[in-house]
Amino acid sequence: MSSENPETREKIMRATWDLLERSSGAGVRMSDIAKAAGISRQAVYLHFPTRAELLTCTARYMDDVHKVDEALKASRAATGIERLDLWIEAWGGYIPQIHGVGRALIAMRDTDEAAAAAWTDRMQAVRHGCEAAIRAVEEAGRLKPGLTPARATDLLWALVSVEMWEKLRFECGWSQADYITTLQAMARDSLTS
Amino acid sequence: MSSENPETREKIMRATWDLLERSSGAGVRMSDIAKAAGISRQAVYLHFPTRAELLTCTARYMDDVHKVDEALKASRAATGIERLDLWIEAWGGYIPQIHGVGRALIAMRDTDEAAAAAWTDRMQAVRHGCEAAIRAVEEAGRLKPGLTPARATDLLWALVSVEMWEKLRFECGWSQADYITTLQAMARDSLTS
DNA sequence: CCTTTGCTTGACACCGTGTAAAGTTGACAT
DNA sequence: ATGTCAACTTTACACGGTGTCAAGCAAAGG
Repeated sequence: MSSENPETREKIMRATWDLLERSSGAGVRMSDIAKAAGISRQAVYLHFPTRAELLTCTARYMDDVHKVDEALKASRAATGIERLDLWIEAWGGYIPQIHGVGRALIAMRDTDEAAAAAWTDRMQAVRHGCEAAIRAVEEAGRLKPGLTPARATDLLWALVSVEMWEKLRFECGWSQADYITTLQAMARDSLTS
Repeated sequence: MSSENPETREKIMRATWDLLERSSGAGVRMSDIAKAAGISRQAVYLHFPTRAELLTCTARYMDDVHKVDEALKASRAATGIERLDLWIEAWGGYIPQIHGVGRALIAMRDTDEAAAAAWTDRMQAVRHGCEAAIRAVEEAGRLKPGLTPARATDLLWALVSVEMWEKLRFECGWSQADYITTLQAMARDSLTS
């Protein structure tokens, strides 16, 4: 497994990315990915032992390509309520990009232990972002009375979840811009004073 | 198909309900349900042509048993912000009961058209409840400035979604009581003035 | 006693994931 | 030119879950 062509590996992840994006994460089989990558189905298994592994590697690959760390840097520099706004804007702006892969991982959670772990792990990272944003609000003395930082973090985290984004974006038909501004307002109203 | 024993039919739905509740909606197969109902797997198919059909019938059956209409009556009688509170309490209190079946239907959405339609339909009913609650707030002149009724309905609907409940209840470890009171507060803060 | 009803039994098709093994192709080494 | 190795292909198959099909069987009711 340590001797495959890295270019092929990347081709596979590109194809996975592509297909999942187009299909919003549903109905993409290993054979579809193989076909899109221009290789045999088995070759995919030479590079990725399972579907879950392929999805998580693709997710990491996307993080690299998108340079997530840099994208989130702006929010980290801010303080107080502004930091909350910027965090929602940054993460909320990233959701559409990872949505396909995320959806696929979410769908696998019930049946696949590894997929569940991978997604939980990623969402834990998002939670840390929420935690930091809430801390900034608290340090500015603007955390809503009656809310503990932990509880506020929970709420913010649930608010900016992929599931919520899907609902508002697709089922309610909101634009991405609407999503961002409305969620910012909601977070401000319900988490800060 | 019109000639089966209605008692068996009910036994199947009871078993489905039971298993889905216990497993939180994941990993329940047709054969498990049959075994739990004390009949053969094929007999299940004599009563319900597909898994999706079984799930939706079970959901309806649960509504009947729980007398949902009556449970939601209290909220319908109220006005203004109180109605919003009561609606969240009523629906939020019902989520735990239908959670298992809901989760199973949600999981099938990606692959099964019928399951998707059934769940969408049920959620549409919830949406009407949200719409009515928002209208009550608006009629009391307490709808948050800058928010249209439609947008407020979208937000409330997303807020009281099963997915949100799952996240807060299980992933964040909230109690049911915490869920209700915190969501009421959040709705009040972000949707009303 | 014979039919109908409601269920059982057992076999099988289909689909998607994952495994296994033998075959092909091209690069590079001697 | 020959041999070897790495990367990939081809073919076949196991497995689990849903759904189908057909034959059988037991009990109730004319």
